[in-house]
This record gives sequence, structure tokens and C-alpha cells, in this order.
Amino acid sequence: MTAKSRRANAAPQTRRPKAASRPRAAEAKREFPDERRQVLISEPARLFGSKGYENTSMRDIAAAVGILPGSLYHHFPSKGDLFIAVYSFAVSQSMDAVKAAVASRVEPWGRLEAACIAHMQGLLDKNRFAAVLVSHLSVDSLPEQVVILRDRYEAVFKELIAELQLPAGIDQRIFRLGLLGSMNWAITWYRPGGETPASIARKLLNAVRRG
Amino acid sequence: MTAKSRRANAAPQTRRPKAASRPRAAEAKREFPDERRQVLISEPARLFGSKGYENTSMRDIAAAVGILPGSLYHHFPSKGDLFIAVYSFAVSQSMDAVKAAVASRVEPWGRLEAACIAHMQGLLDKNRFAAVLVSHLSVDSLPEQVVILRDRYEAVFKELIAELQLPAGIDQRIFRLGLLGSMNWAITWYRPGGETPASIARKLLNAVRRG
DNA sequence: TCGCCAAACAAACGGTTGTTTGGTAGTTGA
DNA sequence: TCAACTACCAAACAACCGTTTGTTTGGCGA
Repeated sequence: MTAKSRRANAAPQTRRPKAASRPRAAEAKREFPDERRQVLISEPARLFGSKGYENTSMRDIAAAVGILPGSLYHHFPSKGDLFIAVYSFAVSQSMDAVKAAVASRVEPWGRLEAACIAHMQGLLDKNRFAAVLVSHLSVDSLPEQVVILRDRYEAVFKELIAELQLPAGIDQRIFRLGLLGSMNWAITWYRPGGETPASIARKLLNAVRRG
Repeated sequence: MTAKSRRANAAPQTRRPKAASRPRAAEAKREFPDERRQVLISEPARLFGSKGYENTSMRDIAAAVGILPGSLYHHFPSKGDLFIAVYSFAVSQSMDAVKAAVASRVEPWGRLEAACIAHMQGLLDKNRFAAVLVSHLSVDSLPEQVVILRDRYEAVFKELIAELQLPAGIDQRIFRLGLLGSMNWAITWYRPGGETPASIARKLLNAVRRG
């Protein structure tokens, strides 16, 4: 961020007020604006995820969306707010995928395995909608809202690990951070075509499995 | 990189030719130029490690060194070459620390633990000379020379893991990448003042320990 | 038909980026 | 003594950055 972000108040991604009055008039004449909105989120998500935040310019995003750079500011007040919107979308997408995968399993280690597979697939598979979640790594000074969303996502894993009934000698917090780190770091060495993300997830979990 | 790096040929960090003729004339009159060289490496290392490559400008580096921006180009042909020099320095520093720590232990798991502690301390402790090793994460297109250095460093862990005689069901490559990932990722959540890097390293290794 | 408004265009703004150029002290080797 | 060289300064360069401004377009409700 350029340390010069005016008007950083209010909830950013809560655009589209009076949303209830809009879809009433939609009679299949045109695509709904939500479809446009999705392009305005998924394209920067793809760019942020593959090139990183700093290496993705507003001009890059505008070109990918098919718009002029200045027009982006009709939808988002700043690049930072756009990133938060993208990050928020990625968190909810990935959290839905993880929860759905977990729901089909019953034993604790099986549930955690399903969560890890879903996490890795969102990170490394075709569309890679979750890659943006690990694209910052600025180490310091990432927006507070991003931290909140990240913690909310990791809380899902926190619960799954609590179910494991690990021995008392194991620190559950370090266990969680280590497991997530080993998965997230895979984005630095994973190459498509080789081992599948699901297989990698299973092997990473097997390394810490016991019993 | 800005995708427009001219003159990217030849070995970059192999500056200082005829280095053997220099220390002969040094009669304690002034500090050796090697001392200056160290500042020219350690300061950008500190900046790259804490703010990342993209967020560190040549003007930032020049100010930290105590020089004008253009003068940096007397020592390094480009920012990318400076990064490679810094990265190379960090790899050799960290590799020395790891090898020294390993030498004092005999049993395989103890040797790996010593290596992990040394790795984490270089990453997270006061000067954090190894933080630059994980400061890129550009996912794609990092210079080939950096990849070579990184692989050479990780080969140390590869040997230590081979000594462990892990069960046949454990993939040693994934085990190594997972362990290193769990440690490297700690730079995103570690805060000084709490648990020590050595303690974190021990706990992360304990999670995958067996026997 | 009128007024409104979201959405986009067209063109610039000031500032920062990595980098280049030309000159200049100070030391060094012959 | 003098040429050569190292290390640096001072000033600029073009390119790109995020962002702003003013205007145009097209569709919808009243």
C-alpha cells in the first residue's frame, strides 16, 4: 500500500446497495451485474495469485477485465480495497470447499485429511482461486481486515485439530501453523503435471499422522 | 523483475577481479574494502528480508548503505544482480550455520533438530540474515541462479533426512519440502518476544518425529 | 419524454521506479 | 610526477505506478 489511502473507512466490499430491487427487473434480457462482478473479482484473483500483489498493476487488471484502468475505480476505491475484496472472496470460496469436504467424513483424521485436500486443490489446481491467500507474504503491515479473514479461515483447521485428541506433548497451535505452512509453501515448488495436489496433501498429513 | 532487464548475461556476483592484489597493500591505514562490501550486502539483505524484493527500492538500499542511488551501479549492474549476490551470501551464511550445528550431534534425529534450530534462528532471530531466502515467493520466474543456490542449501536437509531411516511409506522428498515449508512459513506469523525460534523449531520437528 | 445513474472512456496528474551519464575527489602503481 | 583507477556525487532519463478528472454512453423508472 502506498501509505496514502484516503477514505479507508466503511466496509469496502459491501457495494451494490438496494440489491433487492435489481434482480426484479432482470428478464433474461442481459446478464446480471453479478456476473460482471465475478469477473471483476476472479480476474484480479488470478493475477494476484500468480504474480503477487506488487507485481500486478491496475493496468494489468484492467486489461484482463477488458476495461480502462481508471474505470476500475468506479468499482473499488483503491487497489488495496480491491485486494481485500478479492481476498475475502477467496476465503469464503475456500472455506466453503473445506467445509463441504469435511462434512462427508466422520473419523477425526479423515476429516482433517479431507480439509487438507480441499485446501491444496484450491491452492494449486486449475483455477487456483485460493492462491491469492498466500500471495502477500509482505511479512509486516498487511491490512487488519485480511488478518481477520485469515484467522477465521484457519479457525476451521483449529477445530479439526482439536478433534484429533493429540498427545499432551504436542502444541496444537504449532501443529496447525506447521501443517498450514507445509501446505501453503507448496505453491513455491509445485509444478502441474506431476503429483496431484490431493496426493501431496495426503503425504504431508501422513508425515504428522500418528495412531 | 520488470521484464526488461538488459545485459543479464555473464556471472553477476563474481565481481572484484584480481582480489588477491588488494589485501597486500592494506596496512591498517583504512578498513579493507571487504568491510565495505559486507555493508553493501548485509544492508540490502536486511531490507529484502523485512520488506520483500518488490517493496525495497534502490533508493531505500542506497540510503541504508549511505550512498546515492546511482552509486550502487558501480558495485552491481542491476537490482536483480544485487539480489542474487545477497541471496548467495545468505545461502552460504545459513549453510555454514546449519553445518556447524549439525557437527555437534551424532544421532540422526538430533542432527536434524540442530539443523532446524539453526535454520529458524537465521530466519527469525535478531539480524535475520536468512530471511531474504524466503522473501521472493513470486511463485514463477525467479532467476535460475537463485534456484541452484536454493537447491544446494536444501540438499543439506535431504542428506539429514536420508539418515533418519524413515519407514518406507514416507516420501522423503515431500517430508523435506513439508518440514522446510512449515519452518519458512513461520516468517508470516512469528512475532518476537514470544516463543523462541529454537523452541518453535523443536516443536515443528516433534510433530513429524517418530520413534 | 425527461431526468437519473451506473458504467465506461479518454486523458492526464504527481510521484516513484530502475537506470544512465558525466564529472570529480582521492588513492595507487609505475 | 603523472596516468590510471576506484568510489562516489549530482543530475537527469524514460517508463511505469496508483489515482483523478471530466466527459460520454446506454438503459431504466417516473
